[in-house]
Formats: sequence, C-alpha cells, structure tokens
Amino acid sequence: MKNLRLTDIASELNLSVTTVSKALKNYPDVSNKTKKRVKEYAQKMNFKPNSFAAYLRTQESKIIGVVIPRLNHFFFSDIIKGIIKAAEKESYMVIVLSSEESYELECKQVNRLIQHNVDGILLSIADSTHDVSHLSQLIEQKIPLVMFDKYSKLTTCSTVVINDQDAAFRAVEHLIKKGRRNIAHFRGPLLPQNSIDRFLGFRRALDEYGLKYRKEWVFTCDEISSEEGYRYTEEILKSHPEIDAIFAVADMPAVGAIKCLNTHNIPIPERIAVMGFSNWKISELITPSLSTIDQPGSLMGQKAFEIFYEELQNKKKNIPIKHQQITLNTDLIERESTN
Amino acid sequence: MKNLRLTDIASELNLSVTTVSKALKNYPDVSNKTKKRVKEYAQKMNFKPNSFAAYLRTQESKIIGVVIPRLNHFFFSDIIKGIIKAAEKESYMVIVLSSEESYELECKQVNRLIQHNVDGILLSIADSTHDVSHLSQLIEQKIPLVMFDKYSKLTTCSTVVINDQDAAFRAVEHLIKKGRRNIAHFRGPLLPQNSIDRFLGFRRALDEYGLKYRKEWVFTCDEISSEEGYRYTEEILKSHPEIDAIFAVADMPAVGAIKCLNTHNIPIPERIAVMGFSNWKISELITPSLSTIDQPGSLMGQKAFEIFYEELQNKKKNIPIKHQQITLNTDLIERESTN
DNA sequence: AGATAATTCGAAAACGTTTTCGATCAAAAG
DNA sequence: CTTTTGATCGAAAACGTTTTCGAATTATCT
Repeated sequence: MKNLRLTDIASELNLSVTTVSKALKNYPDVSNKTKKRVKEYAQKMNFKPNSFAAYLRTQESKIIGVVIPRLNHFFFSDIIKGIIKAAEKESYMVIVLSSEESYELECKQVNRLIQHNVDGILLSIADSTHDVSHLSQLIEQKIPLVMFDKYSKLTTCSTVVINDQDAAFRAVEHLIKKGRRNIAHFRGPLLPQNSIDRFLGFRRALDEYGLKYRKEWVFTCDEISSEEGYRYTEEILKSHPEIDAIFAVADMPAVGAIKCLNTHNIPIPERIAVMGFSNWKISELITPSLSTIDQPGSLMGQKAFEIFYEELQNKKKNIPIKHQQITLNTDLIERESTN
Repeated sequence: MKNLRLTDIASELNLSVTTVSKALKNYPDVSNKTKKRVKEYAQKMNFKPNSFAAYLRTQESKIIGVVIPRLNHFFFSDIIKGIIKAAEKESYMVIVLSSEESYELECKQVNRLIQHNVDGILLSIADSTHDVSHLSQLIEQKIPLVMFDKYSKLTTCSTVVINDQDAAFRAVEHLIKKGRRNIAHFRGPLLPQNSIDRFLGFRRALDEYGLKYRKEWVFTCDEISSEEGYRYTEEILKSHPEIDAIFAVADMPAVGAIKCLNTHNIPIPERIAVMGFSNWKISELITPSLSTIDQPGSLMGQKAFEIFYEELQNKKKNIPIKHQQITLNTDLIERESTN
C-alpha cells in the first residue's frame, strides 16, 4: 500500500498538483472553496506529505542532531527530554548520538549528522576534545550550533550552561558554614571547562574564608564514577584523617564516598560531610541523603533547542546571527550528608 | 557554501553523473581506473551524498524510530544505547520519542515517525495502551515493528523480552530460601504484560513452596516510583508487622522501601529483606545494597535493532516475514538487602 | 463596451540521487 | 572482413514536493 501523494489527490479532485500543494499550505492564490475541498479530502485520506521530497526543495530537514558524551547518564537523559519536548512544539525530530567522551567519535558523529542534513546541532563536548575544528567547520557552513553544559571557550557559538564556579563556591561555602575546615575535593578531568570551573570555585571559597589550599587534598576523577569516589575515600581515611568534608565534582563520586564511609561505619556528616553536584535522583534516595547542587537538566535542553530555532529563523531571514550565552540558575540542596 | 554534488564531481572529472554514482557504489560496469579516479576525488573533496535525495529513489531513509514510555529512566536509556550502537553498524540513525506512558501520545508519536518515513519502529508500549490498532496499522503497511521489554500479546510482531514470570519466580524463591515466609509484593500497573507476569511469578513461587497467597500483601504501584515504595513500606510497618520480605516490581519502589526502613532504623535484611527488579545502577550504591534481577538493557536494544534489520532485508527480497520472539536471560544478583 | 485589475489556477523546473536501458567501441571469434 | 561478445559509459526517467511565472477567468472601473 503506497502512500498517498499530491498527485493522487490532484487527480481525484480534478486539480493540479500545484493547487493541491498550495491549498494545503494556505497560499493566498487559491480560493477558499478549493482549499476546503482539498483539506477535507486530505484529512479524510490521512494524507502525509513526504518530508524527504519536501526537504529536497526547501533544504529544511526538520531534524536536529544532538551529541552528548554519555547516553545513559541521568543528567543527559534529562537534557534530552527537554530538547525533545521543545523540538516537538516546532515539529522537529531529534537524532541523538553519543561521543562516549571520545574526541574521535565526537568528530565522526558530527559528520554523520551533517551528512544526514540536520538543520542544526546541539552538543555537549567530550572530556577528551582538545581541538574544535570539527565545530568551527559547522559555523563556517552556517549550520546552527548550540553547546550546552560542557562547552569549549574556543568555539564562537551560543551556549547554555550553569555558572559552575559560582555553584561550586556556594557548595564549599555551605560546608565551611557547617564548621568544616579541612575540605577535600574530588575534581573532574583536566580538560572540560566545567570541571575546571568547579575546581576554581572550590579554591575561591577556601581563599575567601581564609582556609589553606592543599594540593594533596585534591583527587582527580578521570571517569567520574562512584568507584573512584570509593577508592579516594579509602585513601583519605588511611592517609588524611584530618579531612572532615568532601566536595565532589559530581554526584557519582560523592555516592561512592558515602558508600565507603557507610561500609567503614563512619558517621556522616558527624565525622565527614559529603557534598555532591548535579542532584541526580540517586542523591535523595541513598542513606544518608546527599546534599548537592541542582542543575536544571530539562530546562537546559529546552533552552538549547529554543536558541537553535531562533538562530535558524534568523538565518532564513538573512539576519546576521548573534550568539547568546545563557547561564541557568542552580540550587543548593541541603540534605542529610551535610547537616 | 553549498554541498558537493554528484554533478560537480562529474563535470570536474569529465564524466556523467551516472558513472560517478555507479563508481561510488561499485557497480561492475565501470572500469577500475575511473572507479579509482572518482573515489579518490570524492575522498579528497569529502563528498557526502545527500541522503534525502537518495531516499527519494530508494525509499530507504536509513532512519528508525524508537518509542519508549520514559526518556529519563536508566533502563530505557540503556536500551537506547544498545539500539544506537547496533544501528551505527548498519549506518542507521535513530530518532527517539517518548510516550510518557500515555496511549494517546504513543499513537501520535508512531504517526510522526511514519510521516518522517522511518524504515521501521522499535517500541515499548505505554502502561495505559489498551488498544493496538496504531500498531496493527504498521504491520499492514509492512513497516517493520519490533517490540521490546513491554509488549502486547495482541500485536503480531517480533519481540525481545525477558521471561518476567520466571525471573520473578526466582527472585521470590531466593527470598523463601533465605527463610522468609511472609512476603509482600509491590506490583506494577494492571495493564502491561510484564507487571502481570512478575505478579504471576510471585504467586507461582508462593504456590510451589506452599505459602499462602494474601491479597492484602500485594500493593499496586501506578507510577513505579520510590515514593510509592516508601509509602507502602510505612503502611506495612504500621498494619502488617508480620511481613518479613518485600519483592518489588522494580528497583525504584524497592529503593523507596529501603529508604523508609533506614529512616525507621529497621535492620535490613534481618527484620525485612528487600528484593528489586532491573539492576539499576542505584541498586549497588545504596546502603544496604539491593538484591535484584539483572536485565540486559543494552543487549535488548541491540537485539531489537538486529531483528528489525533482518525483517527489513527480507522485506526487500520479498521473503515472507516470520516474526521472532526472543527471550533474554536474566541474572539474580544477591546483595546485602537479602543476605 | 473596453480597459484594467484582481482572482484563481496550472505548466514546468528544480532539489540530488539511483537505475534502466541503450549506445559506443574495442577485442575476440567466425 | 564480418559478426559476436564484452567492457565501458551516458541519456533520461523517476522519486514527491515546492515555487516561480504566466495564463485564464472573473470582477471592477472608466
């Protein structure tokens, strides 16, 4: 059973393809009578225009591509949810691809998306991405690009992020105000901007409250996993007994820390307080529940799509594109692990 | 900067579009010399065929649609990961949509996918889906459909599932072998097959081990959330003190139960053992860690795609499609909450 | 009535690829 | 030398839509 085409409607109603097409798209040069006739018939027969054929003329695929570092991380699936929801409003479809935190794969996925003629790309860069020529290439080809969460300062494009440094500052400040003086930091990988910023926020909080920064109290998580958090916490218990709080770059290492402390029957937060980052679902469910920073994932996705859409409209009207830098608010969530 | 077209290559190399196209696709009726010439030039210029134009001829969009009930559930993002990985091998792109467990939205999303000319649809049905005409319609239009995880027995299509009843049986059997006699069940919604099957597995285990089934020890989770698990556990503590184990339809309600028991300082598993289902990441991270059934999410997605691809190939060769019913193995994961 | 304007429609080209079929030419066979 | 075969290529149609431009018809204005 072949799909209904404009041709079929045209011959059925004794009209031309042209008129049928125009009727469906509300062109002014077709009478209301025939418009009604066409629309009713199309409706009745459940006509669906072939989007691929349409694309060939309009060069608009009504598809956007999304590249994220991980598919099965809660924060990212939350973002995806926001993107898809926003895209739906403009009847856009979303193709999601993963870079698995690999620079090479990120390049490949971006190219695959271009090849599939997406109208734009929303991307959160991989930890290992050191070069951004695959992204600059998008700008040159005038394909709208919006970066979210993890971005690179090297690319001139719109971004939707949170103020990582400020959020981290507030997190550490919270620990200090709870009387902690010897605060360890589980930091993220060295490259991505937001793990740098969170580290800087940590340092700034120490500075402003007159606490000494100790290099040996900073532990680098390469995978940002609970396992690393667990391991580093054991190291702390063994070699740095004076530490009374941990600020982790993300919830997962923080959860690993809690798991480790629970296993060794160390009271949280009495002996060591723990602070996470991202407010994943797990943080409110573990015992003790984890204090953390809430990042508005879904909203971030939504904003990213909206900016893309705006840029696309401007591009169509030949209005020069001015990039936007949006910073979303974060919330400090106080739970048992710091109270 | 317009994209390179076959026409451009043709005129550059003094060939026809036909020959260029054939050279790139390794047709036998073009000499090795020109093949090489064309391929090298295409490579050098980074030529990417316009997939939309290609579709118009071949009627193959190289895109599949996926409809899942929830976007930000770990199990589903794991499945998505498996689908995308398998799709990548056949250079397929994946469009993901969510039904939000709503029947109406599910219908709408399926229609959107058809309209976008996807080559096939992989779907896990919503809890509220009672009618499957939107799916039968796919079969009629010969659009390959594969259902995974949550399926309906009313549709004749390929499925990739686990043996829910058997897995549930083993879960409850595990509790019984640990000496539990008064086992409560947090069951899922009434409609979807797998929550029915898990309930049946629960009942069968009781029967086979000579335990009495008590209706009042079965609690129905409509949302399958940790909150429900928490609430029902409080109810158990208050009204059913004899209960010494809980088997939950999913990890989330089980985690809610653990949270509640922890809050009330009730020892797990000494006083009440808890068993989950799905093996989400969270289950190994909470304290005590949660015994559960491991469901191979990524593998499920991968298999679902492979079946789709097989059906598509058969369709192209006009081989009558025979549907496959694949059942994947599950593992019982013993952790602290039952030991 | 004649000229002009407004309304309504359709022919045809275009988007970039794939594929059928026939043309051309050189080599092999008779 | 003619015929057959095989190798290599290209013309052209097709996929289904959108859009430009001109044609035809009707309504409006001198």
